[in-house]
Amino acid sequence: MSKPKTMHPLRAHIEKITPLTDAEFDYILSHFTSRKLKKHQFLVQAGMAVECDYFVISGLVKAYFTSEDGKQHILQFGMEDWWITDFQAYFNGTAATLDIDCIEDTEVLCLPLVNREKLCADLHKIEHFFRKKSNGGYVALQRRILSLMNNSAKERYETLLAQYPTLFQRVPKTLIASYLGVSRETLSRLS
Amino acid sequence: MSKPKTMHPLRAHIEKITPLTDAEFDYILSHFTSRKLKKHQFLVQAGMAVECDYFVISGLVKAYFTSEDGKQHILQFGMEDWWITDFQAYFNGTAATLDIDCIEDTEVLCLPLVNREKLCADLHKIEHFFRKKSNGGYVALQRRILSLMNNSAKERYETLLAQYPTLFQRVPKTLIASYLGVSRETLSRLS
DNA sequence: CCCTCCCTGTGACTTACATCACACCAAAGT
DNA sequence: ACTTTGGTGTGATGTAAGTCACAGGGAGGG
Repeated sequence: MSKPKTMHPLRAHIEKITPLTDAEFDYILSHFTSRKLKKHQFLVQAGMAVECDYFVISGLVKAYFTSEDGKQHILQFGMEDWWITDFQAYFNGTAATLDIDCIEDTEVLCLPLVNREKLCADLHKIEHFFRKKSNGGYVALQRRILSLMNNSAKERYETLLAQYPTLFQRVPKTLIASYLGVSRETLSRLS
Repeated sequence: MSKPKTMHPLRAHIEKITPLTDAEFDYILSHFTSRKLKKHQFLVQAGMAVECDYFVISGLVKAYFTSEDGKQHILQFGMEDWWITDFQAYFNGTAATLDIDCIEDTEVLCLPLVNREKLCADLHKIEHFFRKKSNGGYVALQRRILSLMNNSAKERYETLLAQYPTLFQRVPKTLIASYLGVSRETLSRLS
């Protein structure tokens, strides 16, 4: 049990769902490239092609949609161990509708779609892994929809606070508001 | 090309993503059971175990959450060719938080979780199929979240109308309202 | 050290939508 | 034929949250 301590974060992440041999993990990892970004750098820009799905090794990013009147709606934060991209654009090969940029200096592993599909075709385990991940994500989004329909701004805020307490030490409240779907000012008036 | 005309709806559905041999499809189908329900019958009831994921052959159902104050929020409609269940409860083996009942007389194919996992383990193609389905669902939910955050009741109504015109001939406006996350009265006042 | 930028709070006003209440009508049940 | 039920429209009123405007207080850069 000395290995888990130094285990690659991606490997630890995948092995939460399915065990891997060293050879398998090396093979998997060979399909990724690494990239380091500074705060404020963009990972994805609206209107452009989406190269990869990104696995966050360290740092923090936000994925958001900007409406015609310039308001930003955060669809997802991405921190350590999270996957993030403009999935619609990524899966369909269409232009991005989201921006994704770094809230902190960030390191990611990049997985182009062709590599993802190749991995899934070659390694049943990996297809299994991504299916499980996707199922979990689907359920999480359903709960968020119910929360948007059913709960007040205050309730949503408190739920988020309870669920991701660490997030609040890392991002300004303005961004929390934008994630919850309320204005900065109303969020400030809650509590 | 005489076959597609009489093709089993489930087979046609799966083959939109991956081709199957006759033997494979027979094997797959053997993991499902069929069930017919009358209008108003329940497929899933809050508080109870969720037996299956349901593939709708014909008819129309709704999956909804009932809040403490008795308001119903429709998370999903299920019509021909759609999969529906309380996914959170189904995947995790927990008690249902949703109700699912029939808006019309409905026929479904039932897939228990163990059978689903067995199929995925035995047939790489099927795991691929479910991964693709789940990815698509994830993207659709992301778009719905953005729509809830960004668009007014009227805009959401019009988008839905454009996207699923047939739905409006089959379900009362009260239910549309409940899906859109607005009150019956406000929906009536739009347009 | 000052200056700018970013984050946050707060007051005043507006608005979209919910809620409550009522009425009408068509379909189904007895 | 009458009653019940479910779906829908509409007025009056309430309220949560948006918008606009301003101010104070760090944090970081030149």
